[in-house]
Amino acid sequence: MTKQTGLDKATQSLRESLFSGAFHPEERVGEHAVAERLGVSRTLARLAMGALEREGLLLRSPRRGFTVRSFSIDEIVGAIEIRGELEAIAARKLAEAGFTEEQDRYFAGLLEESAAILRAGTVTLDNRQRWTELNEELHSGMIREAGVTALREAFVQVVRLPLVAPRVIVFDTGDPEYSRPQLETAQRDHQRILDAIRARQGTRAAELMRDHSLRSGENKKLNLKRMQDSATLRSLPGGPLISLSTPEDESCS
Amino acid sequence: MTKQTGLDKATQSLRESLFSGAFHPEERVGEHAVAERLGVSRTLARLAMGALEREGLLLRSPRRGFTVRSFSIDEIVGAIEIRGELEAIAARKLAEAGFTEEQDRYFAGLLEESAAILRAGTVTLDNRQRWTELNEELHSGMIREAGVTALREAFVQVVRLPLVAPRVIVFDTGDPEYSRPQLETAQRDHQRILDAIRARQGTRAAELMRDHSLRSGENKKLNLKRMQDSATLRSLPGGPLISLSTPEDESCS
DNA sequence: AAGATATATTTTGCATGCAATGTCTAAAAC
DNA sequence: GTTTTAGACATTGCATGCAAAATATATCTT
Repeated sequence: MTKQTGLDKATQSLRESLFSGAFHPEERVGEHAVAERLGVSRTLARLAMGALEREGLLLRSPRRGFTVRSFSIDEIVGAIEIRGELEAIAARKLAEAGFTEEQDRYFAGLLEESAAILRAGTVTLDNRQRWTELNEELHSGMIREAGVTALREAFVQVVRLPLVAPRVIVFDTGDPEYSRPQLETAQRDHQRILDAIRARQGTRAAELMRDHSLRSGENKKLNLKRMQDSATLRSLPGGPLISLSTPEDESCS
Repeated sequence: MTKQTGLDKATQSLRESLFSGAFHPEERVGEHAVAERLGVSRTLARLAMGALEREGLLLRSPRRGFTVRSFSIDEIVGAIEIRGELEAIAARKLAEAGFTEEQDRYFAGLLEESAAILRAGTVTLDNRQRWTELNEELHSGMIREAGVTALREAFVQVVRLPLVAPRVIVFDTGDPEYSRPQLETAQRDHQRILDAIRARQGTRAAELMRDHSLRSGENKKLNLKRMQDSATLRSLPGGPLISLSTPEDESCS
């Protein structure tokens, strides 16, 4: 556990503020306002803002401060697509290199636990929560285990955008059991991808991964479109923009 | 032209210092040293260091300052590969969407000018310089025109690593005419890629792009390995690490 | 003499303050 | 009534300074 400095906490705090929609998109966000909100000095606020600028959450105009960046649904869908492509690359590399025993056990373990959840009977909120965590583990685990630094870095860059992380799954309805088909499809996808990797079929693994991501991206897109007018996602005057909102708000992350 | 603030200049300046090897890899680099070297206050130095941390050029240990990150040849080769993959994605997207007239003219213009250089007779240093600029334009132009924000962002993230940018081409020798075959191969590749895009052959365009990048990556790798012991790339005690060095040093950027 | 502890020095982390630039407001000119 | 311009106000950009943490140095104990 690496020690946290004040900046890290401030940055995290500001990020959450942005995701939760505390500032409106396109709105100018001043050091003073941020400092006050976070209860820190302007310097720290400025540092945090600089960090979030580099994350792509804030836009900076020199001498004119920062504005919060807004994302169109297309941008988010595009980002999800790119995430899928990156994961496809990871799958191919893993297939080409072949699993180590440790990797094989690791991924098998993830898959087994998530399968167990679906076998266990009714899908509860907690179950589903755990399932999405395992999903996140699997996806980012493949990126990590591919062993290419640049791939990891590109991935975290893309995944920083709101709603893009694999942990964020937009489900149809409140009743968890209704999401069973969605989960079972994903589960099958995962199984096939791992099988392809084990069979050292790089291209096939990549294709499967791409398809898998594309499909879950389409899911998100549909649900997002449906939710665009709802209270959680504020639509903006003058465009198909949505404000940032925290994953917890509009999904079962 | 967006106005430059002091931070931008400081960051740029520090980046160049790092690339030119002013600080040794793994070395702790203190605010004071940086501030003095850049001739700015410690605050500004700290801000610049924060920016370069986000770029992946510096590593930060909380409460213990920054160290300069070093890159292994494998990391750089890996990054070049990922860059190629991203460009392949761009090619596919462009093929799927089809060129607009403007895009068609733009890319045709780039290709024509670089072809003209090769037709013109002897390859001079200036010629080659111009050619690499056009190469950069073509590669990053495809990323840009693909119209996917996340793709652009992933690209700039990857391309920030030393030696990874398409502008950096490692040539065999000092005599520019000797690099003609390398350039002509690349030129043919570019032509084929654009043709595939025009023919709306997405998968083919992507394959060609990948191959093209892979090949030029291999080129870089060979030349890098050869140069690893030379004065421009300092090898490090204890590993196959190379220090950062400015593109201008070891290539004809 | 080697290790441990205490002290001194360096370095980071952060807040405050001031000058420069940008933005807003209001009055004046047309 | 619209546009221009001058001044007040707010905000950013950056340097300095101080407290806390970390590192180096010296002293003490065994």
